[in-house]
Amino acid sequence: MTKIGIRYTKPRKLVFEALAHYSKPVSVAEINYYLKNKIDLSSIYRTLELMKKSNIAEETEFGDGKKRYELISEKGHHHHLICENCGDIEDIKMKEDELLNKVKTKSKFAIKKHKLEFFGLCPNCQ
Amino acid sequence: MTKIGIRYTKPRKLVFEALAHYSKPVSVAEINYYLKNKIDLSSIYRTLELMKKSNIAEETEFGDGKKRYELISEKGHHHHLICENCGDIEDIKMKEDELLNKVKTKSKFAIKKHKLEFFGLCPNCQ
DNA sequence: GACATATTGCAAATCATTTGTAATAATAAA
DNA sequence: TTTATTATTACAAATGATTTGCAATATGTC
Repeated sequence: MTKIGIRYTKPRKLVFEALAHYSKPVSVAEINYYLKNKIDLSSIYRTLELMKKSNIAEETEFGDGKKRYELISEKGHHHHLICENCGDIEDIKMKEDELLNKVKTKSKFAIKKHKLEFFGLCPNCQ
Repeated sequence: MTKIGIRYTKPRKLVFEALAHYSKPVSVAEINYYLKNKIDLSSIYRTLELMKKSNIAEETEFGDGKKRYELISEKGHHHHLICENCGDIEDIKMKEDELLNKVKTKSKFAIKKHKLEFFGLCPNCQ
């Protein structure tokens, strides 16, 4: 009897490498560009789906119709500041216990996660 | 010489009516369902684009690949709590001066807007 | 190395959204 | 009210992101 788990394959190595290289939320197109078509787009999508489910990567959307992914790294939980002009991204860390507690008090939802993004112009684009 | 501005047309009346009816962020598909194909999808898209630019409607994304729109009504600025199971949406209002001020202090970005969404399970789905 | 099966690449399908264009409808001017 | 002007529509087709089916391939186990 043969039982096998999740395999460490070329696409998985490469997608991880790409995410590590950028260390910010990137689109599938960006990953593909970085990997120069070494693997198929569908493999990138499938790998990201897997990484999401395994809590290796996190998915975000900034409102331009493409999902972005970044490694859940030593950075820990954080939010983003996105430049509406050049797309530059800055990380933001903040203490948000109060924020969460307020919402938990006001609502009867069982909160699992939250997303907070700021949009504006970076120093260069102002 | 003839100069005309923005016209008050059937699609615009209907899309406004649909948004008012739901009074929560809805997808284009939902608007179209409500309007029973009385107007073309492309008109819905174009109307929403216009309403967005005119600050009549606001666009949000909850991460499922479709944009959602809601009227910028007397509700004022608020955030959302989304049930990951049934999709139910609850509004949240909160004082966020502190939140914003902290970010503005830490960063050199000129912040224009922000989005904050909470995800979890509503009372019925827990 | 051989087997069992997880995973890939490829092609095609799907879904949301955008766009070009001729026909239509809304409004200003006559 | 009628006409002239042009913003806007419906329709069809295009685009872009993502998903899916499947035969071929690669990985890990024995």
